Amino acid sequence: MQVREITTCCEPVLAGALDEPAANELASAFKVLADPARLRLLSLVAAADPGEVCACDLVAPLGRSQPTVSHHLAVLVDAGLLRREKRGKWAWYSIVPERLAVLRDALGRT
Amino acid sequence: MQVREITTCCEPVLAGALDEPAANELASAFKVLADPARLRLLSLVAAADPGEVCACDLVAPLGRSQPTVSHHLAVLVDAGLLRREKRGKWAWYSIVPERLAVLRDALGRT
DNA sequence: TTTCTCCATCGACGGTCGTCAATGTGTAGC
DNA sequence: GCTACACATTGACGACCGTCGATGGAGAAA
Repeated sequence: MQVREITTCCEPVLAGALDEPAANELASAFKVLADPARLRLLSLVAAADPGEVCACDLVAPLGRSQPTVSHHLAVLVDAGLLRREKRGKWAWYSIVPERLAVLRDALGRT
Repeated sequence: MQVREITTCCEPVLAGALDEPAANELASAFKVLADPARLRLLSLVAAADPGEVCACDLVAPLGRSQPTVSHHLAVLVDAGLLRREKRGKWAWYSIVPERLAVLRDALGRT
């Protein structure tokens, strides 16, 4: 997977017919959201007190193994939805709200 | 799959931690959008002249076999994103914009 | 250096999904 | 009746993905 430029991604679904490349890109973006574990991770990070969470505080609430949580966090970071900052031996994650906004706009303006 | 009630579905991702049932439901909804063929079908129906399209006009633009197109249309109808009306031997599809709006709101209000 | 902790990566397994050819169902017209 | 057409359904194959245990690597403290 590649980290994509936020500004270039994702024409609205309802405005004109999507060509194949645009559809592939949008589908890849939604695929990241099409998993319960990743959605819960997103909401956990978003609900964090100072806007960031240590990965060590995400394994237990998710009820999955540590490698699985690490895998999903990597997918979210790669998709541009989360930002990772390593401090010492801990990894801290924070939300990238602009990226979610792009996907929201792709579902129509209204 | 089940057709779900539009009004009940999908709390915002960014507002508080999602519990497992809510995350499963939201993920199922996004999974429908996580496919290029379905996104292109959505955009083709949305861009239709009188607001509806005959299925016979969707096979060629998609470049997939007729059973595959029929399958994806069924998934979209089942998810509540499209409405199907059968007239004679033709099936006409139209957009259900409220359903897309629900998913958009799940990504945050702004 | 050694040990412990936190996290990422690897390899493998099982399930899910997109795709197609073949077939089934239903309608229209002859 | 029969034929032709539009669409749905079935069954099967291949690929992708979520999950785990095991392992690796980097940092902190002794």
